[in-house]
Amino acid sequence: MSSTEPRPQRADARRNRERIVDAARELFAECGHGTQMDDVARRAQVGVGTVYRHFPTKGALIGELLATKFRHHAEIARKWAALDDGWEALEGFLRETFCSIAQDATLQQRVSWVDDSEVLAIAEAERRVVTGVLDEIIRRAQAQGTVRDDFSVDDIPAVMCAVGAVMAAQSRMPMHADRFVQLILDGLRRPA
Amino acid sequence: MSSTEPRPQRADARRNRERIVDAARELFAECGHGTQMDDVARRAQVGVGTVYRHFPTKGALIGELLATKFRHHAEIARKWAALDDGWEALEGFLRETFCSIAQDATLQQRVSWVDDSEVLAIAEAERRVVTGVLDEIIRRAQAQGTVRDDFSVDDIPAVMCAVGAVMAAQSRMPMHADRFVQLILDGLRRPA
Amino acid sequence: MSSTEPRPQRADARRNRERIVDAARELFAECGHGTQMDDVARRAQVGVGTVYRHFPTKGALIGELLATKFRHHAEIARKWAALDDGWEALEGFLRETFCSIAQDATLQQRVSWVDDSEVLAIAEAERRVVTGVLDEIIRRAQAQGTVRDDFSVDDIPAVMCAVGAVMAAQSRMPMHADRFVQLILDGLRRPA
Amino acid sequence: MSSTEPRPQRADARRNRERIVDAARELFAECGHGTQMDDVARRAQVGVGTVYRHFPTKGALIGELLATKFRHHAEIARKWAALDDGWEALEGFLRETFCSIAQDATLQQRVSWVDDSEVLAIAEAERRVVTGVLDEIIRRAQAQGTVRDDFSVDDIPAVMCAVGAVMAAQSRMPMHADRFVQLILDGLRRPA
DNA sequence: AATGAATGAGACTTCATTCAT
DNA sequence: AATGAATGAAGTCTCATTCAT
Repeated sequence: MSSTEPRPQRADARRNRERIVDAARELFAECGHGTQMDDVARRAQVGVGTVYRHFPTKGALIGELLATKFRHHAEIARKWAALDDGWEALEGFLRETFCSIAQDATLQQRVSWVDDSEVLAIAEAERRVVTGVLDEIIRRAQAQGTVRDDFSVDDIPAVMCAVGAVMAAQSRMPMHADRFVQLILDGLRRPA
Repeated sequence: MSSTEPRPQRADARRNRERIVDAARELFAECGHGTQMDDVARRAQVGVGTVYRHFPTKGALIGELLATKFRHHAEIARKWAALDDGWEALEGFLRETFCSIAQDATLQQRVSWVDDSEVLAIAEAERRVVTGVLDEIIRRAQAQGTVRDDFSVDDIPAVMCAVGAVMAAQSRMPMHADRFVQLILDGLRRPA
Repeated sequence: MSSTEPRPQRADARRNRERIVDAARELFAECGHGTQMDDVARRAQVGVGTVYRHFPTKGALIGELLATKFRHHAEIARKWAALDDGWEALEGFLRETFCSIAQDATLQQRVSWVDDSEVLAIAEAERRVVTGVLDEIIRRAQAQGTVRDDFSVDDIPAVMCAVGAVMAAQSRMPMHADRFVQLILDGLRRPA
Repeated sequence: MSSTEPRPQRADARRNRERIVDAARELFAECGHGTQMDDVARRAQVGVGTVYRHFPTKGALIGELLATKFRHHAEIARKWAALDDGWEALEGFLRETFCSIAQDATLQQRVSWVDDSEVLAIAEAERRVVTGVLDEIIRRAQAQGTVRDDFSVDDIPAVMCAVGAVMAAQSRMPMHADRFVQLILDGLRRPA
């Protein structure tokens, strides 16, 4: 009753929430855009109602997935930002990030959907965090003369988006994601 | 097998078919993956049945859209292939192609869908044509020393796919497609 | 222009009509209730429009099929009616008729459909002809003491209907149409 | 596999299921093969989704209807099997069964449809139960010399099928189902 | 008279979301 | 707070029938 404990039994609820998010991520990776709320609930061993208690909407759930992803990317960015060499920081961040994207590329695709303002809005805040850290890295690298000048953080989403799309299609087309990544990285370098 | 004209088809039937394809392309550009068969029919001022007479399946319609796109790209490729300079040919092709993709990027995204083997299969033949012409261009440019050696036609779908994703997201995120295109192009160049 | 020739080019039309009826019969035998008007037209090597010129309705076409069948049965009946022995006439008629039913049992099933008054109405006239001939046969057989007295022509449709159903199901269930026929025949006999 | 109760199911869920089955049976009796899922839902005062929650397919619903019917027939068979006199048991079973068929003959017709393997497969298990009990009855009656020797359980489906067709057509044609039943029964008797 | 393209009501089925238990 | 049954709008596709050529 008192405000000392904001919510009783929060442990259960929190664990459920995590299971839901995990289940959703797995399913999106496996089934792509075909993932349904019932599937998520089943995989999380939870009723659909519970899913909706935590996320009022399918979009909200996907948004959370994206947000989680961005939080992860922010961690990665902070880790690499510790390096003095701006280029190494950027390359390190991108390579690691790309690996992470490869695991659930379908999700990343969502970023380029036409009717998904809801999803994007939810994850917007966390996206900004990544952006913030990267901005510093990129500027530093440019100051060090290793990254081309006509590049900016604002282009990062495009790069992510592009890599996500390529990763998602990887199973379907005879292409080599690694080479594509290298191509992007080489493109980023300041021409000698 | 022997007739020069596959199907004589009535004049108005052919016109209807074109209207359907046009309507579908427009709607895909406007509504993205939310486009429905009824909408296509309405926009084409035709009954749904007519749409289904021409395309037995939604996938078949989308496949035709892709095929048309690829045919267009093949034309573009052939045009630029006339240039002696391999790099100019490649850059010309890519820039023009990217503009074309920008008009209906959602379609291009379809290429990276998980459960769309039908669509892809339909457009496969036309895709191969583009590939054929480009293969020659790329090899020539490599012989001339202007394109990096670890690049091949097999990477083209990835590039298209990437650009498509970026274009589709353009309206939604503060990114600069032009700069992204430049980045890709610079990445393709043989390092000095 | 003169009335000497009621309809010019009737030969073509009549041949078409026959082809349509034949095609319809074949398809009903092969595809059962799944038979569609377009299929009939294709098999008859005719446009759907032509089918509809001859039969204003699908029901009308099926009705004609039934009518044809009944005309055939009437012939059979007349042939056997020539025998003096009523029982032999009845048995002969039934056995031959049953064989004929076996060829397109699905059609016969139509007789027991709920919403098919149209079809039945069309074939009613020809059905009456069969009935007429059979009535005489049955009465004669009863007078000769070989057919049970509580049987009448009015029961013939039931018998046909029953045999039709059994024939139609034959492919689907482990049953023995022959034995069923024998059972019916034995049931018809006047008990000693 | 080990639980005695397959699914505890909420009380109202089970009630809904029953209402759906009842509604379906009624509608099949009234509208025959024209019965649609939406109608069933409306009659059961339930959303279509609920119908599909209980029966994944229209075929599954019809299959259940058949299965229910067969379960009923099995009960009837067991009841009459208690009689010592094989013939009385058989006749009793058939007469009662025929009455039951009369109530929803359209359903019985389904047994002779060409493209309905799904429906049949679902009800197959329950059909076998009926068959088992009847086999015993028929053999007993044959041992007692009251049923013709060239008859076996394998012929029962044919008999059912035949009677079903006749019942379904009853309203439509001037025939006398009772007399037809008698005819069948007399046909079954061993000739003196 | 023939053709076959066009039509569109209507069939089955799905799935995000709500709500009684 | 959790459950999962219920909901029903919406989506894809079919097919008897009409109508322009």
